[in-house]
Amino acid sequence: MALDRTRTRFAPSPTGYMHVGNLRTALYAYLTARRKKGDFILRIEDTDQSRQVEGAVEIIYNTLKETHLLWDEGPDIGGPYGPYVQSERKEIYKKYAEMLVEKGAAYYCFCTKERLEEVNRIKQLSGQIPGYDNHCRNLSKEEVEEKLAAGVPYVIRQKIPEGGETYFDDLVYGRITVENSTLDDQILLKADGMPTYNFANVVDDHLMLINPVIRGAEYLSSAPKYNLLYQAFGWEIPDYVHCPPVMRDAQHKLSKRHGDASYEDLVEMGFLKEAILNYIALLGWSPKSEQEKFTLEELCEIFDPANITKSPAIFDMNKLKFLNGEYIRELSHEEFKEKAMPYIRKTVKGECDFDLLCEVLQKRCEMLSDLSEQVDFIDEMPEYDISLYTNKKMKTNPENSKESLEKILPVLEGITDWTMDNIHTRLFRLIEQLGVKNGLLLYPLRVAVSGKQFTPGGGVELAAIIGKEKTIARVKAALDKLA
RNA sequence: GGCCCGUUGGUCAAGCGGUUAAGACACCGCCCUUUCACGGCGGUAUCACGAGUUCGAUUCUCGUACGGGUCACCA
Repeated sequence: MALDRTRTRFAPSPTGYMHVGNLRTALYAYLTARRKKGDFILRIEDTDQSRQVEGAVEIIYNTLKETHLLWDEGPDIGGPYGPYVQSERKEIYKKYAEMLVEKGAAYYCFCTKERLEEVNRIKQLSGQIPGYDNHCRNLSKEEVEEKLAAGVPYVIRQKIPEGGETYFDDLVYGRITVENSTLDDQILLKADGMPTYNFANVVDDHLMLINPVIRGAEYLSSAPKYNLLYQAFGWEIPDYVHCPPVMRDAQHKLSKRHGDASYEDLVEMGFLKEAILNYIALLGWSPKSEQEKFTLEELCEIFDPANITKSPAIFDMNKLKFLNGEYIRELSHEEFKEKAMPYIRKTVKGECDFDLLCEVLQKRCEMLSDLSEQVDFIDEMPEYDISLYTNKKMKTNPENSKESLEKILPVLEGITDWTMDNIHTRLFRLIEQLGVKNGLLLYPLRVAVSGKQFTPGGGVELAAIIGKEKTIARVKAALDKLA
């Protein structure tokens, strides 16, 4: 069975939400397969029954579907190498573990957890490094038979060669060699009959013809043990691609437990899925060109796992925001309005010209969740200080602002067809008549109708958005305030 | 602590023995402008340290420092 076809898999453990790091690993695996017109497989690694989380598998399905990382084989759609849920493959692992025992590359171990803990306790006390003491490694065949017959609980452990060294080749890290003496006789099959991750992975990746094997760098140190397993079985060793971690800062990995945003959180904050995916593709990988903005399809064309970096990448919210802004500006007016309205509606309960509002908002929006605050002046005028009328660049102050507003008011009252064009025309006619700078007249209007220093549009736009009645009322209120 | 891995500006990064050490985000300045933003132009800022190899090291080797990973009947 030659591993000549590119078949990658994403093999998450259903323990909850989707980390950004996990999603990136899935993305890289997906892209690697697509680039080579290969297969992308979804496999659920649920061998730890105590860690199952309700609904976790659905989160995995939904996230991958939302981001269009669609799989060719998986638990829900089947495939020629199923089942794709490890708990349903229990018997397979048992068979292979026993095969390894027969080959002399593994052995039954009857040590109790209590004994193991005791051994480690003593080792630590005497300053030794913890690890199994190989107690059952050389049990005689008779002893083993006897205990098995007596129904003594057992695990099956990998028998690491006594001397020598083992190496493996990784596409991003190169060749890594370790002394066999530093390797532990790790457990392959647990007492409950389930395999450990380390064993199930090797068996499944082989049986499902996975190549290359793409996973997080945290598995780098166990990779030599996997190779020993492949060798013991006489199986072809796959190519490895280990991905560096995604960090919160120089010291810490990104983790939900420490309050870092998960994929769902980012979506909730108003980041577009395309922007999130585009951004994480760039965390730890870079294309040969200077292009930074990519569609999934484009990534499928050019992604090369050989260009993955070795060093960890710190997640940069600034850059994500920037990219998100780029994607938001590309949206059609309808698409933007649909996405923006839920956020706008958090603070604007009443009515206004939402189409115009969205038009001005789209140009200056980086995160949809910022929208709520940006439009919070629409329903009710916020409290503000008249010092807001002082603007050096506009050459305004409370006194001349009052004069401006006094001149603006009758003009606004005279507009019967309240459209942005009409407001614009009439106000600029006034500006021309008075022979003043735009800002001298328009800046006070902006403050008078918004009460804010920064707004999603100028005075004309804001007046058009909130409507004639509110505008007039607010200008009058401003005049009172300035009196 | 043992073993493994990593280290180019604040961040993501290109570079693969000879470069004015790309580009992007952020930041700063200017322009545009009825605010902010967008857009345009420009700017500040990087090879962790020490040896060695070499005519020449960001690039190769070895140390040191710092950081991470891993040493579970978790994945």
